[in-house]
Amino acid sequence: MQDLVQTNGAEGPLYSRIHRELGERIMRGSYPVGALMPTEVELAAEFGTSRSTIREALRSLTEDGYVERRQGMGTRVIASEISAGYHQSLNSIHELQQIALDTYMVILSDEQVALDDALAPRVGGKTDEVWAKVSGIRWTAPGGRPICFIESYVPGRLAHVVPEFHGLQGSFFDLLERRSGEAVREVQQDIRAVQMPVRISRMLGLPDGAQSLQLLRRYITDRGTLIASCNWHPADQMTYRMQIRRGRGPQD
Amino acid sequence: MQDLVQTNGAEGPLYSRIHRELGERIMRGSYPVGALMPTEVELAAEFGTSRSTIREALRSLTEDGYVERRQGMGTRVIASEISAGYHQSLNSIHELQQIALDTYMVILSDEQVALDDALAPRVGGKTDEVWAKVSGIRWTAPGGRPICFIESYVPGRLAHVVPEFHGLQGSFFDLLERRSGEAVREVQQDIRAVQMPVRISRMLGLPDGAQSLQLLRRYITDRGTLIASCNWHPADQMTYRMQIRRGRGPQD
DNA sequence: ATCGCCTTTTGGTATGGACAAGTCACACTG
DNA sequence: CAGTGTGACTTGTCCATACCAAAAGGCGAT
Repeated sequence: MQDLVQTNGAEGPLYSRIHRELGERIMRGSYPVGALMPTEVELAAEFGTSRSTIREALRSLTEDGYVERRQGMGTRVIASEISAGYHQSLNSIHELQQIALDTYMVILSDEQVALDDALAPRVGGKTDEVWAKVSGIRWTAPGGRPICFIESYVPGRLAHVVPEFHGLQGSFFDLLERRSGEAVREVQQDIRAVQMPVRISRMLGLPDGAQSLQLLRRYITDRGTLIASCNWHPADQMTYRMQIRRGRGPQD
Repeated sequence: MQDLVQTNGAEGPLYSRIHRELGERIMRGSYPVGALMPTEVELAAEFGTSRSTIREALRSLTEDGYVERRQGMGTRVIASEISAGYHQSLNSIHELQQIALDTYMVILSDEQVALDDALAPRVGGKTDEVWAKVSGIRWTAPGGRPICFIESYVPGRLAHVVPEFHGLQGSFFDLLERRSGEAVREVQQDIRAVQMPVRISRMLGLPDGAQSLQLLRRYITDRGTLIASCNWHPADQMTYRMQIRRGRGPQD
């Protein structure tokens, strides 16, 4: 497979170059969605390599979500574009922005805090670093129903943007992305069932000890956390619904 | 290495048993967080196996988030309490299968029920239809810790497959997919914080009124629901973790 | 037609060896 | 002291081979 070395980037290990080549064939449609790929032995023969190397390449394709493998059956192509991996749940980062646009946030406080040992790993910082902390309540509309209580943490390098949060229409992370020039690579979200802290349940007009569904989101760029946001939703008013799709091709 | 075979579950491939054993050492603190694990060669010697097999086990530990590996440096322990039940990460259908493979399910009951008005929409059926209802508890391992209580509902057209659930290694939906020939198009998941029903909290050995994180999943094919599964996790033992990524191709 | 058995195909697991490529500690050199 | 190699060590990549286990397909008996 000298051709492979020439046409594709010659960089990287062999299994990685084969991984790229196979990924391109899938994207081009040479291996259509729904069809079986050549077997490991056939691919090993084609690329003039060992089965182990082919398996390593196929493993990468599996992790990408391109193919699905089953013993005795073969390797089936299940998606031809990786954007299908972007899909699940809140359907992409875009939907997060939409929630912010459709609702209304009132900021209650805005201060500087030093991270303690408990907070640091949750927001993605180090102990004793100073971050900006913004608290508030999100409403369905001005004068409407409260949706959740929010505490957001912004790292020191971006604290200068925080004053602009007041009166902002739209999402904080969107503003931070534009002001900082850092692009959000991924959002990590933790969902837990926790008792609502008393100070929060009172602010939302709920009884002490009310249960809540807590969402902790970290927006991550190449430079680390852009913003971490912790939302407490009253348990009886919140169901988090998400979908995981299996990529099927263009007709989806 | 006969000890491993005896003390741990003797089931599964060798690398998988070694994976479990090393995971337990990390949880017990035999390999403290921050320290380097023994090298691949040392482990291979200890377990009397080849380096490839050790590498496969270490790869699983990496995917679990227990360790971090770097060429030339070694394998470092970075977490000690991420067991399969505590953090669930769910970015693809494939990961759902993996959770089922890494854990262990005990079926407690198996009956036919008619759907009432409350249940029908939750499982994706119609009122008064007869479905099979399978209840059970998922464990980290035989004799390990309980992870969650499960109630699964299977539509009548697939009830004949239910007897095969007993003693099954792997996920129910995987089996149903194969037996029925219907492909899961998407999984819909609802996440809520609810009080655990008393009958369930008692079976898990928790006090009455314990809080839980409830996951309701529906596996949907072209012919409707393949299986609906409702999982109650003890609130203090469960964080649901997920990531929303910006897509990337195989070119990395 | 349906069931059960056998064979073939295919991915999964395991071995053992070889060399490449990072990382680190340490001695050496300017 | 600062920088530079050098060698030992560790994970990464790649190979050839062997056998196992699941799935599919063919075939014959019922």
